[in-house]
Amino acid sequence: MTLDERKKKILESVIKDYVETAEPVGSRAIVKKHNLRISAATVRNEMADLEDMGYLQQPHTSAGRIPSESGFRYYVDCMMERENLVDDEVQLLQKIIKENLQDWDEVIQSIGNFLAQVTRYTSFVIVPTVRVDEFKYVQLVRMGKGKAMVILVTDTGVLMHRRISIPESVEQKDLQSINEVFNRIFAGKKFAEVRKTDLQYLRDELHKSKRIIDTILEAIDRLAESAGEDKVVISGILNMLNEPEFKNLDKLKKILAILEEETLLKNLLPEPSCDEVEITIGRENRLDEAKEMSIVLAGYKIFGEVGRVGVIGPVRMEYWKAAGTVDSVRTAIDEVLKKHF
Amino acid sequence: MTLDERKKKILESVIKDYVETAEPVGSRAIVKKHNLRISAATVRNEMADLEDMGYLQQPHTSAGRIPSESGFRYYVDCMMERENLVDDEVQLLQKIIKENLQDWDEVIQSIGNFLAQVTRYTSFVIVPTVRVDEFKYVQLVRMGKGKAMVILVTDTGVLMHRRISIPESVEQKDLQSINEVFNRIFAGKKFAEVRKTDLQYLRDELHKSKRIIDTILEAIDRLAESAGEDKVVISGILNMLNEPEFKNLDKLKKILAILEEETLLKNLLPEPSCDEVEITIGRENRLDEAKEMSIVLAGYKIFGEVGRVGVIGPVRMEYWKAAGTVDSVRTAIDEVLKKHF
DNA sequence: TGTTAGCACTCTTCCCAGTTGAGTGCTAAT
DNA sequence: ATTAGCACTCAACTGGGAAGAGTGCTAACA
Repeated sequence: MTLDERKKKILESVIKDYVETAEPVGSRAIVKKHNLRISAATVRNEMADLEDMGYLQQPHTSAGRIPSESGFRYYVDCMMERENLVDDEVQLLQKIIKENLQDWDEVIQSIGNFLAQVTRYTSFVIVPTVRVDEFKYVQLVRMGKGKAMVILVTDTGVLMHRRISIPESVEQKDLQSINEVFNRIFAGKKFAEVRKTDLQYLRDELHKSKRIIDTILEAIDRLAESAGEDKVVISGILNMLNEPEFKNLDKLKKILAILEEETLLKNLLPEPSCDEVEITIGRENRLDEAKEMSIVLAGYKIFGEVGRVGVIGPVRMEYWKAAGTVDSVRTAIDEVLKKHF
Repeated sequence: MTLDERKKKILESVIKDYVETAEPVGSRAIVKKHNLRISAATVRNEMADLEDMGYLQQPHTSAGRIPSESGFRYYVDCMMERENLVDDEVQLLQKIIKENLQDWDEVIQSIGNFLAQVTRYTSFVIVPTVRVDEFKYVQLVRMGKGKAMVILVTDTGVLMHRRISIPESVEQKDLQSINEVFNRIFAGKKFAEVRKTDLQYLRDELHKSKRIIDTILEAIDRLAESAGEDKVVISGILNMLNEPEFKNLDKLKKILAILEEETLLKNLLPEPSCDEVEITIGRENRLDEAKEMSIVLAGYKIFGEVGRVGVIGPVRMEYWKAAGTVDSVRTAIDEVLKKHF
């Protein structure tokens, strides 16, 4: 269904005004503010049409109109122009990323903060745990009597560690020799292969008790498994409170529940594509708890997995700004990844 | 100032009822509920006395009484009996800790969750970064052309890493030899000493370019410095929303602002003692934003530093339960630390 | 035929006054 | 010292206008 220019103009006006004020928009207000060359009565007729089409709705007879979710959807799909970051913002983003480059966690955190700050919504960045696929390096470090640490580095540069108990008699140099053998045998192998490797051979070569080798292998195994948890960073929860729709505590609770429970959030988010910004409006969301909020989401590639970044806010959202910002941020993340990994 | 038994009983009744209902407590209600053998009129007289002493206050003339902050303070200091964890809860706590033992971060997170769940307030656990003092082990791992990772292990078992750039010609075996020299020279030394060590000697021994050694040393330096950030884990923010005092969005904002900004929270918390539970009530708090909330806090020792654990909630708090729980949790943390480090 | 002015109508919001009810403080009796 | 009784206070609720924003409809107009 396509709208004529005037209807579009009116729909846009209603959306812009409503997003700004959170109040129903009247015909007079539209004519005045956007100084259209038509009368309020004409606007009223057009608005009645738009209401019939489902793009606008009236909270009650004597109120102005507000955009329906389909209205927002139409606007987003057919009319919206993304509002990209202004120069200052781009520079700020670059600066933030540069300052934290040495630590990936910091980069993520600061990008999240940036996104929340610029959009004034709540931002999230989800970093998939890069599948622990290939063994790069293992290091055993003795940490005092009877304790040691297994440090594992994967080819993707992920660092993992786990404490283990070892017989008290074992010294660092014993560990070092086990270490060397492990690295020789396993370097570059897939983890799956490590698990299948013939351990007898290993034990023979090391002349060590089954016990300690098993402990180490178990630790490695666990580390490889445990890598399943994605990292979720959320910023700007406070911004939610500024939205009048969340004056209602029940709504607020639902949202905070989602934000507090990482799995809920991950379930809620749609699969992102890696070159389009995905917008989900109100009832389009899977979760009942999220039927009153919208999500603007982009995906980014990281070591073959897909990461997600975006903002979450009320249906009455500045989609144009949010989409532009999320897109810019995604690009920035892509660049960091490309340059540094 | 000490109160006679009857006044104490009445103060306690007001506190218990008020904490439960969040409503002012009337004289009749007290007599009924706690079936005292005195009349409502007597209670009224006593309550008037308690008000003169500053322990109770009236929202308005025709309302019941609510405890003032001094009232809570008196109760906490002179009358309160801590309500410790019941068996089920203790077992749950033990189980939670055991399940996550291999990963200190997980332990902290789950202890925080437990604390929030049991008290129904918002919990925090602050883990001071153990001062990076002594060098335990360093490992250089080549991560593809021109890139490497410096992995540092301190004697306290903290693992840190940082990416560096290296000349493309450098291979893993070159790194390995640098590695060995570094470990030989530095093992067991304080970081401060590492910085002062005569580098010329190092370069001579390694026959390597100044460049790569400097890069590595710089990385180590940065790691040693950067360790200054405490880890803060907050759970159960959602619980705040159930407290009627935070229906008021402005109050809620103030609190969330504190909880969202780690430095704010750290400034707010008083220095904990390591064997007493510290209770801060309302206006006793340093920060203006926190004048309407109370904090129950305990300290624990970790590698010579002091960590903090506790809950934060409305002034109308179940101090007895909170103090008991926080204390138990502190003990549990102490035990984990003692047993495993 | 599309547009517009005019007007009656609707519905929320705000304000005001009156009512209710919980709870007090005081007084006088026990 | 304690208590019953009672007048008093004040928040919270209730209902009835009045105000105001905005609509839909009709009739006139270009």
